[in-house]
Amino acid sequence: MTIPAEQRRIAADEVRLPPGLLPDGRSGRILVEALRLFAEYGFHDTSIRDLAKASGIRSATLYTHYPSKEHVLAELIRLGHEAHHTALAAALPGTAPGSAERLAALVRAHVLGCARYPLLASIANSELHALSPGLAAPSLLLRADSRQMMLDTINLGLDAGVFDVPDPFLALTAIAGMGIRVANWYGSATPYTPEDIADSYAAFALRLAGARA
Amino acid sequence: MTIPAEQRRIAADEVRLPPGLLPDGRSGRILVEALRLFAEYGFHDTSIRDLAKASGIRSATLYTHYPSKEHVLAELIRLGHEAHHTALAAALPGTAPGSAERLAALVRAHVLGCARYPLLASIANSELHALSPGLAAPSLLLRADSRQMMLDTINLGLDAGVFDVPDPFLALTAIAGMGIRVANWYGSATPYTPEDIADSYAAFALRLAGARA
DNA sequence: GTCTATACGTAGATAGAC
DNA sequence: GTCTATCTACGTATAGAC
Repeated sequence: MTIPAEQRRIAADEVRLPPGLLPDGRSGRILVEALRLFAEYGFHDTSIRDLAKASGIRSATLYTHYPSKEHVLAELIRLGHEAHHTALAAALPGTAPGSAERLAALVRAHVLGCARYPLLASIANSELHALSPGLAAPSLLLRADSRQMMLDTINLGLDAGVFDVPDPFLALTAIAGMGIRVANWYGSATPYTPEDIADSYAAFALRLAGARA
Repeated sequence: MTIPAEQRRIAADEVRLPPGLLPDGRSGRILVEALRLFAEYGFHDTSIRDLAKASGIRSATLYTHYPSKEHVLAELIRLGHEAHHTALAAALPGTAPGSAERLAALVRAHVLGCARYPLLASIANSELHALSPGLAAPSLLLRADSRQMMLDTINLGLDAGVFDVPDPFLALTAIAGMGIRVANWYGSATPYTPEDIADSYAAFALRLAGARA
């Protein structure tokens, strides 16, 4: 039932969510419990009955709130992508396109989200394959746009001469990838705040991109 | 049945494995098919019947080769961790402890494995939670040792003054994390060879660690 | 080693009363 | 909205013949 710490997909042990992201009442409660169970055991190893029990209802009642188990997952993944995209977009104002400051702000927002809301980030990044194409589509659009924001920032910085990398796409994958993994290892046992990690990783990203010192 | 490209957990579309890693005959064939199915759909969404059909046998026959579906996964994950650990250990000779060359060699080995054998790397890193503790134990030992190799390298490099980072653990998570993600995005559609990526990421790691230029 | 046949539990989802 | 009861399909695994 309980997975040993070293084998868990995520180290975090509390469900945290962006304020106001979820609906009130039972529908919201179901999403919270689904987030916890899907992140820990995976979508396919969590049954409707598991989810209902954790939510304090019977399995049949779940269907008055969501048409299927897949729709519950889809809603969580969509909300996760939206929160992520919103955070990145909010990081742009106040920074010049293609500046080192803009890249630092984007990385900080990316990593902060992964550290503050690791369950949400983990599900959004690891369970998308379980959705039918129609339910995955909104998240894919947001994901493509978030990615483009970061790639544009790297490319414009290269044009402006503030960065120095042989291949901008590889820099993107490295910077984005190290941030995504934070959702897996960050937990209450670590001595860092999410802000600590976001700042450190932003500095790493600037070094990696060869930003002028 | 088939997952759209943008939703797949891994971009690779061919099963590649270190030469000689798997047994010959039917037992090996089962592992190859399990690798493909588990990596694509996940352990819990692949049934014994799916696996048997892909292997060219009936589901009952599978039990003459492995005692359970979980044992098939355990074997794959163990082999993956062994291949990874062996590759890291083989990178050490010829480099001085704590040197920038050693970190570069370790990162190159790490990333090369993730790019050459993405299915194996992906499963080893994302399905460990599905194993009972007894079956996961051998892999956990190898994982801890691999991690320590990299952490020692960073710490000794700091002592020697060849690196410059405020927090070695955060550098470790960033360097290891960006490499692990390569298994997810690298595929035949990208214009890079695994060696290209390994070299680029090794350079990124040195920059990130503040290696003297 | 491989098969056919099957046991037995649990999965997702629905019917209809309250 | 929530329940009890239930449908039907599929899950892992086993029995026993060849």
